[in-house]
Order: sequence, then C-alpha cells, then structure tokens
Amino acid sequence: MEEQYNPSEIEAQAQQAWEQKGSFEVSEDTSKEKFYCLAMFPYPSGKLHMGHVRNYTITDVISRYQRMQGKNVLHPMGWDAFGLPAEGAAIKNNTAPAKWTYSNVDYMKQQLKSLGFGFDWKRELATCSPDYYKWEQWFFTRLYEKGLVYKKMATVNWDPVDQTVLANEQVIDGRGWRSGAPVERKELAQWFIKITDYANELLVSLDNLPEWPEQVKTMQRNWIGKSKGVKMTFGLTQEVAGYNSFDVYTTRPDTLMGVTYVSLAAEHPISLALAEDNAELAAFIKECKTNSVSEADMATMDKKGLDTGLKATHPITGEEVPVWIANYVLMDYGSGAVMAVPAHDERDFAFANKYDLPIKQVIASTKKGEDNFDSSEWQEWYARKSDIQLINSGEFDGLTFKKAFDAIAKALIDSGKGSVKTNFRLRDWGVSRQRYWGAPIPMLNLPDGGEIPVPADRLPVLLPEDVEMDGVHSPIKADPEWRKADWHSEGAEHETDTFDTFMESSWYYARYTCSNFAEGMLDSDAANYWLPVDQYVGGIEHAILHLLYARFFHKLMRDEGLVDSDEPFKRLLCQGMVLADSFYRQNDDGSKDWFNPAEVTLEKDDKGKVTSASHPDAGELQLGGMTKMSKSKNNGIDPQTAVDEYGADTVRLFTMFAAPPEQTLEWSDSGVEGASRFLRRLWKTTAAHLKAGDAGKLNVDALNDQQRDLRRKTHETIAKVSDDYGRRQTFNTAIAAVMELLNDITKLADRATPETRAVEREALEAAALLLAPVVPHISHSLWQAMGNGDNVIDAPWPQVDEAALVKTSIELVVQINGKVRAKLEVAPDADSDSIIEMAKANENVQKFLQDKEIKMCKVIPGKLVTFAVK
RNA sequence: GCCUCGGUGGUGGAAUUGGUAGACACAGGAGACUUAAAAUCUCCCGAACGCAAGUUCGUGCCGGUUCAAGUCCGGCCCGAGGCACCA
Repeated sequence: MEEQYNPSEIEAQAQQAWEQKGSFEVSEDTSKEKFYCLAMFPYPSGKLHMGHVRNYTITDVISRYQRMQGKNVLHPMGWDAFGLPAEGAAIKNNTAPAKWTYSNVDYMKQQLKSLGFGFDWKRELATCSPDYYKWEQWFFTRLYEKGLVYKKMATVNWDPVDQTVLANEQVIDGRGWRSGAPVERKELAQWFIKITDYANELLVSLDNLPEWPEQVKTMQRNWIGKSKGVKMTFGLTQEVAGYNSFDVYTTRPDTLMGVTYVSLAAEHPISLALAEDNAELAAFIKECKTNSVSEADMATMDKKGLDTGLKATHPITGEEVPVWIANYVLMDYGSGAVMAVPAHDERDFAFANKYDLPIKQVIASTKKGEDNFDSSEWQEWYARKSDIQLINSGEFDGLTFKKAFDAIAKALIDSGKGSVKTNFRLRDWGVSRQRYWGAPIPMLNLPDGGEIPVPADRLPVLLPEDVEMDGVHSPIKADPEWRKADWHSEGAEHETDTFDTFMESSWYYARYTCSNFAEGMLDSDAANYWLPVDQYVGGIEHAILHLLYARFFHKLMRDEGLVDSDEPFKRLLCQGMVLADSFYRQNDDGSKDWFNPAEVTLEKDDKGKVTSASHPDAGELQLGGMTKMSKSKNNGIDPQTAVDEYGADTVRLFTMFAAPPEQTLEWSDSGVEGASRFLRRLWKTTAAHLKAGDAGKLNVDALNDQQRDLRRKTHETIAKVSDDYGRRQTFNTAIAAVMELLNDITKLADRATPETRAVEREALEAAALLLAPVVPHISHSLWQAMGNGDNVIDAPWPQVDEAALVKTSIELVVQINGKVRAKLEVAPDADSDSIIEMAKANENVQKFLQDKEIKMCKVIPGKLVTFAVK
C-alpha cells in the first residue's frame, strides 16, 4: 500500500471500477428487497452548486448504505430542463435555449461523475425531450376528457411596454425587470387542473405519511386550509348589472351581527358595472390593477377602499350596510366579496378605523380582566373563538362560538339565505405559461371559441428547438405558421402557451422506473415494482408547491390505472441551504460591490474571531455575514475548485460532517482542510498497521483490558453509525463516531503483537466499511489494501457483536437538588441500596447532605443517583 | 401580513425518551521534531473566583412546572424558508 494518500489517483481507479462493472445499473429483481432513493433533479443552470453537491451526497450515502444492507437500490438522475433562465441565457449568449440547456447538461453530468455519485445513468432523462413531454401532453388530454381540466380568466403580471407577461420574479419593486415600466394586472384565458377536487384526499392522506417531517405536513395542511364556514347571500337595495344580491363566505358566522359594511373586489362584476358611470370608482379600480398579484405583497400593502354608495341588506336583520370596494379583496378566491366585522377581525378593524366606519362589538371575553372593549386599540381576544360569548346579538346573546355558529347557520338556512360549506384555501392549479421554453399545451382553440384536445396520434406537439429569441416574444407565438392546425379544421389553432414546469417535476420520479418505455407514459410492471420512492431528498424550499403537485399527480396517475400506490414518497428528508461568508465594499452612492470569499484575505483577533477583511484590488471590505450562496452576493463557492484541490471524498465528507442534513450548512475552507486531514490520518494509520506485520487471528477470550476497550469501542461505533445512517439520518454524528474510533485506534499505538494487530484490524475494517457510504473512493482502496476483495460496495454491512459491548463497570453521577456533586464507578448489576450507600459515603456528597433533611432519594438505572434535600 | 422552522463556547456543531451542557471538529495558545518552513505529533482551550480540591454563573430574553429544563408550558425578541408565474 502507498504511504501517501493520493485522492486523484484512487478516485479515478474506484470510479473506473464502478463504471466497468456497471455497479449502479439496476433492474426489477424480485428476489431482492427494493429500495428507491431519489434526489430532486437539478435545473441545468450551467454548473453544479454546493446545494446540488449536498443533495446528491445525502442520497448517495443513503443509497450506498441500503445497498450494503443487501437491497436492490435504484438511484437515478435526470434534468429538470425546461424553465425561465434558459430564455434569458439564450438571449444574452445569442444562442437557443435548447442548445444552452444541452451543453449545461453535458458539463454538469461530468461534474456529477467526478464526485463519485452512484447513479444509474441508463435511466437518465431530460424533461425537454419529446419522449418525455409527449406523455405529459397525453396525460393532460386524458385529464381534460375526465373533466379535470378547464379554461378560465386569471390574473397575470403584464409589462405594458414589452407587451409581455412577467413572472413574479421578474417584477422588481412593481416594475418590469427589463423595461422598468410599472407592471399592470391583466386577465388572460388560462388552463387549470382541478386540484381542488383532490383537496380532501391530499389533506387526509398526509396522516399516512409517518416518515415525513411533521413540519412539512403541517405546512401542507395549512396550505390546503380546510375550513368550515357559512356561505350566505346579502341583498342589494337596487339592481346593478342584473345583480339583486351577492354571496359571501365566512368562517365566523358567530360574528354576523357585527357586520357594519361589506367589501367587493375591484374586478367584481358589480364593481365594474358601477364604474361605468362613476369616474372616481373607475380611477380607484384602475389603481387596484397596479397591485402585484403575489400574496405577500397583497398582505403588506396599504389597505385602501372606496364607498360605492350602494347599500346591502343584512341576511338576518335586514339592516342596510354600506358596500365598499377594497384593494385587498381578491376576485380569484371565494366569491370576490367579503363581509366585514371590524370589531372581531384585525384587518377589518384597521380598515374601519381608517375610513371611520362603525365598529360594533358582538363578542365578549369570559376571562377576567378582558372586559374593556376599546374600538381604537386592537386586542388579541377580539378575534378569539374560545372563552367568549355573544352580546349585542339579540336572540343569540350568551352563546359560545360553537353554539352561535350552529344557531346562526340554522337561521340562515331556514330563511333560505345561506348554507354550511366546507372551504379550502387551496386554489386550482393554473398551468398556462406564456413562455417559449416549456412543453406546449396540447389543445386546439377553435374559431367559434371552442376547444379540443390534440388527439393521441398527433402527439407530441413538438416545440421547435432551433429558434431565435428576441427577448420579448415567445418564438412559437411570434411564428404565424406554428399554431396552424388545418389538419383539424379551417381556422383551428394550437395553443401557444406552454406548461408550468411544475408539471414535468410532478411525475419524473415515476418515469425513472421505465425512462425508455415507448408504448406509454409508464410501464406499470416497472412502476409498481419500484414505487413508491422509499427515500426522497431535496431542499426545504420545495416543502409545499412541488411536493403537493407531485402527490396530486400520483393520485391522478393512480386513478388512470398507471400506478397502484396512493402516495409517491414514503420517507422525506428536507435538506437545509448552503451558506457562505459574504464581503462587500460600500460605494459612495450607497450601492455595494460584492467580492467572492475565495479572493478575500481575513484578519483575526487572538481568539480567532474575524476582525477585518481585504481584497487585493479593492482594499478594506465590510463583512456581510453568513448568507445563502447566491449570485447577488457573489459568495458562491465552486465545488469543482474544492474537488480539484482536495478530491471528491474530502468535499463529500465535509458537507456531511459540518451540519445535520436538515440544517443550513456553513461553508468553511478550514473545515474542508480538517476533513482532508482526517482522511490522510485514516490512510496513514492503515498503512502503518499493514506495515507492522500480519494481523493474528482474533481470539476474543484472550484479550487484555486495553484490547477489550478498543474492541468495545469498535462495536459501539458500528451500533451508533448504523442507527445514525438508517433511523436518525444524522450523518454528522455518524462521522464524529468514526473519528472517535480512529482516535482510540491511534492511542492504542502498540502494534507489537499479532493479538493487538488483530483487534486493530477489526477496528480499521469497521472504519472503512462504516465510512464507505460517505467517502466511497478511499474506502474502496483501504478495503482492497486490507485484502478484502475488490469492492467494498459489495461487502455486507458490519454486524454488532453484543458480547463485545459488555462493560465491567459503569459511571453514575450523584445529583443533589439537580446539581452534580460526585461521580461513582459501580458494577453494572449493583442494586439501588448499595448504590445509595456508596453515594452517601462520598466525601463531597456528605458535605452537601450534612445538616440537611433528605426528602427524596432514588436511582435512575444506568444514569444517576438523585437526592432532594432541604 | 400569514404559515413553518430555528437561536447552545471564539466558530460549525453534540447532548436520541426531562437526567453529567459543550462529544467530534475548526480557529487559537503552548511545546516537540526540523538549519528553516510546511506537514506531523503532544498538551491546554465557556466565564468568574481559587494554589488546589472545588464553588458560582452559563444553552436569545422574561416568567412558570419539576428532585432535575438546552429539552416541557406561557409571553416576547431576532433570524431563515414558503406565500401559488424562480426552480
């Protein structure tokens, strides 16, 4: 064995061995237990970033661990290849999105290979390939035929200068990113899939996912937002545009007697009709149209409104209340109208105070000290559902929330003015995008306004790849020929919108099971062998949208008879982001220039804390702190640089060691050096061990104390690491445990006898096996050097020898009033009484028990003895 | 604004079911080896007091439950992720 650890050499050797044997290519083998391990596939943005490295290292560790458990492991990789950045890059580089994307795929694939990830490349797929999106188009037409697809008007961000639709990301401070023009809201006809038909199942089946993080399930539950409420009708005192009334929905019918006004959305048909002969209203509605469509902006903007002069009649009292138009009421959800109860809704409260509208208290707290209702200052209990009762509500006075809900709902039902209704916050999925680089929506728009799906034998509707981007218009929209569908009928036209890219990422996990299948969307035999995915890993930022859409698609595919499971992902791990230090120079005009950490020199104080930073050209810099690696802060660390310098194993080891997978990971150059140092030490220790002579046969009955201690440590480490990989998924503590083992091996140091070398050999082999999932290349070499066959990846996982774990004595602590006062060495089978006697005999314990009354004393087995004294 | 998560030494983190706070690393300090440097090895390393034994304080802030709280409960502060057209 070479004395020096040479990562570039051994990594090339190991990768070549895997490649030659096709080690990671798998097929449906019913003789073995299957394990499908999946990482969220990357968008081919140009080169790998640290987030990718972290993601794929995690799935590679899990895959290799499961493989060593003897399972048939599928670990595929592919490309989420459609998307907005390709269009921008194509314009900038004067190329086509397809060409740019394919060249990124080639480069990133080489990078993934250099990191030693064990992917089954035979199953690679790219979502921009017609072989892939053909089936997505086919599936969409099936959904249409089942009545799960419809077209309706929906709001988009409109750039009035470029005459184009903008993504939320392209709207910066209310203006288009390219033109700088104030963005407007615009209504366009768009395609929707009825995810709301599945809202209840998507909610309920979360309970069947015990291996998902609680946090993610809670976020999804809140997003779906099931609520029980009442839908009711307010009358109008005069007819407007054919309307004599309008509907509102509320989850708080108990506060109905406190309604002092109602609000309509700006786009509500009544609002639009009124605006026709009211210039002030028309101007207000126009102003509402400049608001962003994003919910975060809606919630934080100034709440504004205008009195229409119209009156509505209260469904129970018949009282007249004013009708307002408010900028925070959305036409897209509910009925586009809301009832306002300023006394018991915080937003209505602020609005009423701003416009001097009446505030009528109708619930009172039953808790002491909460009896002052002050209409100028909001208090938490005003909107509470518990410990309250109704007041000022006539016959409903004195009722609690639940009783009031039922009584008022009944009154509305009896008078034919309302009904109890379950509502979901979840809205139908709008899948239309007005962009080019996506899968064309396979629909024909007919001259009479009708629509038909493109028949299966005409699929795929191909997206041309050899195009020129003008920076504004989609090439398929700009081309008058592309849309023509005269094969159907005169004047029939292809839809020129493309699918939301969430469509592609909603079913790729299923396609991996049969990515070359040409006869259909899925080969059910393969899909049902592999699915569901046993372990899914990806960024926490996908906790809601992507995971919800994928769960929805899985149920759609089930109902189409393509798969027989109910959920796509059995176990989920959401990894944290990767952060790095950031440094900037403050310019006179207030702007900041950001400098890459790789080019910055740091100065530290005597405690090692960074005090200042400087750049060879820019001089003194400000510290921007640890932030998410991003282009805007110029603090991305290129994984390739680190791989070239230290090797893939070091980069993999550092990313797994520096933090547990769900937490943010802070990149640190010295931490990377530390990881490299550990691998060199492991290599050197193994080389020295082999040089010292043959290992004897391990005779467990003839070991001295020192040898027995190391052997116990070896087996404790096997137990801990197995649990950390398999159950806890805390790879950082697994690595720490192997580091401890290596520290103990080095302390043993004496290799004079074959017996000692036998114990050391067992420890070193365990270390190589336990680390194999994280640092597969060095483990591959060490395993071979210790004479254990060619491939550590084919070795079985080490087993714990329970007999080696037995201890001759254990340490207990003595606590007095919760404070540690002494430590005791006792036999593992010592009884409570003798332990207490030993504790009382301890000098320091006596000091604290002296002149005190012992109120309580007990032994927590294996841990401590505790006294409570007074 | 709403939903979710987090906050522990100089730093990243450990403490798995309420039971020894700081494992394992990084940085720093002292020393050994070396002509020298790098590399490597050994020791120290939360704060205060103390020669030491040890004592007190200490897990964002305020309060509570308990023999015992980083962990449980209530209230706050700060940071991060998501908010439906970034992926």
